[in-house]
Amino acid sequence: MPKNLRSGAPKKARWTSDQKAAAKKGPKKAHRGQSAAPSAGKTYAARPARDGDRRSERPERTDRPARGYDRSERPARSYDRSERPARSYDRSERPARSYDRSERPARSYDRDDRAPRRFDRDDNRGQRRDFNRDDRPQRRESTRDDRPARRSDRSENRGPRQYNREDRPVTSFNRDDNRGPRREFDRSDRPARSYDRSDRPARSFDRSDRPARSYDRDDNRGPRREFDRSDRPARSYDRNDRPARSYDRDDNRGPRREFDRSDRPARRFDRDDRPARGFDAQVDPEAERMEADTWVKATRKSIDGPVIVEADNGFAGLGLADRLVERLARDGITTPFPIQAATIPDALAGKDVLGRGQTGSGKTLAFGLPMLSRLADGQKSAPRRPRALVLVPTRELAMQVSDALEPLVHVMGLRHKLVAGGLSYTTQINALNRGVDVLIATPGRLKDLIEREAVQLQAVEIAVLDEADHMADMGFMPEVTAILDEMPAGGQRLLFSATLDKGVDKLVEGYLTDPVTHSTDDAKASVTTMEHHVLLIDPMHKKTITAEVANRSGRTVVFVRTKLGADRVALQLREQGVFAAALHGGLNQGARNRVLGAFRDGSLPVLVATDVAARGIHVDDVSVVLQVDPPADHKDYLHRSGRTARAGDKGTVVTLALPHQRRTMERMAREAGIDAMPTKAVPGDERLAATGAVAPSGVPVPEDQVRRVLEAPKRGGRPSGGHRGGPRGPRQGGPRSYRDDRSGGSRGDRASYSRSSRG
DNA sequence: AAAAAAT
Repeated sequence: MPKNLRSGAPKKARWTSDQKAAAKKGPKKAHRGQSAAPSAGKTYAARPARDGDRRSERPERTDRPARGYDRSERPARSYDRSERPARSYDRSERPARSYDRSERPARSYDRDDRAPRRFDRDDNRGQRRDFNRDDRPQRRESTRDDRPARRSDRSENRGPRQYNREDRPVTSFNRDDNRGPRREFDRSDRPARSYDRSDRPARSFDRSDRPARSYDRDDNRGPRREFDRSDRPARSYDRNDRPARSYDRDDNRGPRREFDRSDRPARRFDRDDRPARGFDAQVDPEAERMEADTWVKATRKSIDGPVIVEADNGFAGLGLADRLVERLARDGITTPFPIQAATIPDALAGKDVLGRGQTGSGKTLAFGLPMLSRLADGQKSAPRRPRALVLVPTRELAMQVSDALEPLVHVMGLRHKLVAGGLSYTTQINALNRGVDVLIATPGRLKDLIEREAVQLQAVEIAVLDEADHMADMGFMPEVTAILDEMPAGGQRLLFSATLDKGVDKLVEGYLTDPVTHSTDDAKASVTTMEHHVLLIDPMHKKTITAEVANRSGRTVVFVRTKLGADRVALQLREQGVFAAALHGGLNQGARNRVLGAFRDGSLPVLVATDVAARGIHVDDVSVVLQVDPPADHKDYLHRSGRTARAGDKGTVVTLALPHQRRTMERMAREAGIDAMPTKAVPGDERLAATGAVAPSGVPVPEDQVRRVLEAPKRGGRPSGGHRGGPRGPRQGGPRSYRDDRSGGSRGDRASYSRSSRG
């Protein structure tokens, strides 16, 4: 039957005569269903004939021809779908639909190739209708005398109206009565899904058969970072201008670490008995070469710092996988930072490590290199079962870590995936299904994916908590412990932060075994290239001074306490002529990416952020950090100020304090280890001028500049409001990243932003 | 207060 339906048979042929007959006999199924329903105890009582039923009272009309609508000739209409043949959704019988437009003739909008339109009625419409009504039968006299008088008196002949619904059948929501059998969702009759790749053709790494790679960064990372460092003074490798190095351990390192491991239980992850993995076949030199660029630029800054170690003490001497060392060497990176030199050997040995190194000192590689080195043991992650997890507090930091590790993951023949909110679920789930060795995640989305069973952590051997003290905060702790509880006990744990303190004790007690602590610094500001000013100001000057400090030629990060504050300060700056934009968790991810991208590429000089940007985020050449609202504590002070003076650069930190905040700021400066007592300041202060600050123009930043830099690119370029006629241009598609850019939607973020900001 | 998931 499906066939004749589709082949364009006339509609009336849908029913065979057998079906008609079947439909006619017996009560409709719907009625059966109703009376059978337990709740439908009442039976359907026929409505008593109403005297007022005028139909029966009126005389038969004779002046009109009988209507040809005698319904008795047709079968009762049945809505019971079970009596009709099942509809077929089997598409296999139809020709595959083609979306390939190349198979169709080009659409023509050229009107010339159509027949001219004809306004000559005769050619296809026949005779014009005649509106002369004289030839119609006379209208009946409108005297009403020939009808019985109308009776409006209800009491006389109709009886009281019944509003008693009980005598009607109860409405049935029972599916059976008119929808037919429930659809079958039993998938057991399908072949099991196979993850066995052996039945697929061998994978080809021949790039020529792949589509050209897209380097369009717009999709979610914003424009490319500017790497022109020509404006900086040449770097000096002259060791004479530095203080002599001390090899006296006693002066700052305490007793030597104990290397006798005989008292420890054997390690769970000893892989020596497994075959070495052959990565050669999978490494694509071409791809590596192309990625080398990106990577050097992304990480060199955090690698070559002021500390130069002798060559044999470089990365090669730390015991890392050759591949990693070679990869680093190819970019001229041979010298580890102190935090890296300190933690890598222990991390490689499989120990749990607590690492504290000042901001911008290369902590990402400190945990990343040994982690990747240890994963290259011939094991392969099963689908949805990553072997390593890096947990970070913000989406931006997660992206940064993912980007920084990517080339290293690649040379090791491993796979990694970023799992964070605001990004597409499907790409993350698909990657997990293919198998991921290293998962870089924010807690919320990871927990979500665990609950959806898109990932499970039972195979995690190495877990890293970046910004560990922050992850141990009240707000994060429940999710973090829930995630750690998913992993097998005894796996390696690496906890890193610039301000690692007793806050992580609960995590250490609950999840670490015999951790080794490496502090290349105390949790105080020991970045010597950083200058601090705490300015005691009058509230009325706050706006002016903020604009003055921000109005400089270099990159400036402005920190505020709240999301609304960030929006407000950014707006006020733009009104005064300083191009600034807000970055906070209330924005959708697309906007967050665009703002940070614009700040990184230099098209946005001033970033006004909440503490979302306080930790870990690396942007080159931020020369001033301005804290319009003081930080909550000395740790936040250190992290915020750590956005400047990275990897040996110079930087200035200016903190504005209102009179009532003076004492708090004094204490905080002490705890943070900076010697900057609050001093009074007014607009025009010379300390501000020293950072390059000048009074702003007062001419608002033009709206279209703001839009050009910060607004999402228009999709397809068509005006909104739908298609207004005329041929549609080719669909532009937009950057492929739209899937990951939820900027247009009404996501929960928005709602929770307005909700939470009121409170 | 902010951050971290949105169905």
